[in-house]
Amino acid sequence: MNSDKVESGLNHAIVEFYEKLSSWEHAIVREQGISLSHAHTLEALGFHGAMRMKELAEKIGVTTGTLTVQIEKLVAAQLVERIPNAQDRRSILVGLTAEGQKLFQAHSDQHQALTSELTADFSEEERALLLGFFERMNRTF
Amino acid sequence: MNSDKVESGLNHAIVEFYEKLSSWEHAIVREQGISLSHAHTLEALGFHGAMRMKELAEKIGVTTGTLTVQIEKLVAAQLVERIPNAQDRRSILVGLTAEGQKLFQAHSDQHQALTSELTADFSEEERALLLGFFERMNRTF
DNA sequence: ACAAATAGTTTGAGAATCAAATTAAATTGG
DNA sequence: CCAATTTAATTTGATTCTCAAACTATTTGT
Repeated sequence: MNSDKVESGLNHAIVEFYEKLSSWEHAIVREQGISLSHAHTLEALGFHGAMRMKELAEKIGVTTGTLTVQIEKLVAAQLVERIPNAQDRRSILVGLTAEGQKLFQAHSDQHQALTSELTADFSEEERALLLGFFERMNRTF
Repeated sequence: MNSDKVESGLNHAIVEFYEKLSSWEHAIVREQGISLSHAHTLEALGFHGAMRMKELAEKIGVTTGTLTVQIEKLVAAQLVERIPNAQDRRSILVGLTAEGQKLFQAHSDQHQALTSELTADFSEEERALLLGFFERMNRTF
């Protein structure tokens, strides 16, 4: 296969992969009776740990105003807590509560199951190779 | 590295990849003054071609009621057209107009640029290998 | 110490989404 | 062949999400 074909095929495959992951996430999340945006927030917090409102808003792609409202609901649902930031009293940290962690872990397990399924027919070597590729791409992003 | 570590590392890397792609998409789309859900719809139509309302709704993860409203707007914006389906007059096909195609192409080009950037330091061989991995995963999905 | 910048919240309006009811067409079972 | 059922899409009303802009509190820079 020539170079251009691989390049555009790769793009196509990545878009398709992304689209399928999106659909999967959508369906999974709905099952748990939680909105996609809330799930996204919990996932970011579980994945990266507690962070400031502004960082989080940027990470999930909403304004801080939107995030304030969202966090309000997640706090009410006891999934998230606000942690005062002594260093800079303008800002606060938001992080998962124990219950939020549990929910995140359950979701994470489903992700793990999906990953295993997707790479079920991969050899150990292939899996390691793929991991390396993803890590390089993630670093470049 | 042992097998479990690769397995969970891979999961982690995939989630991170997905998250970063999401953020990227969010930012790119906003620049074009179009909502994320509309972009998602246009992307599905551009990627897979015209399809029935129900298929499309399922693909993008919304109810058909929501989709009807959304398509209404995209039709008004001249990006999408409704195509009667002679085979089954209950259903209709929706597809991109020429202008919709143009917008999709522009977006697609940005995706291509991103893909190129992400794999800039990959050798031809690595790129081909990665393509094969994605294709296998997409098939399993 | 004052002005400017930054973090977060509040608010009001508009957009997106859903579930349920509705319409229209196709399919199925008798 | 026809009535009943199923399927595809639309409409509607309520709810939720999101944004931009105004606002408060705190920090930073000069």
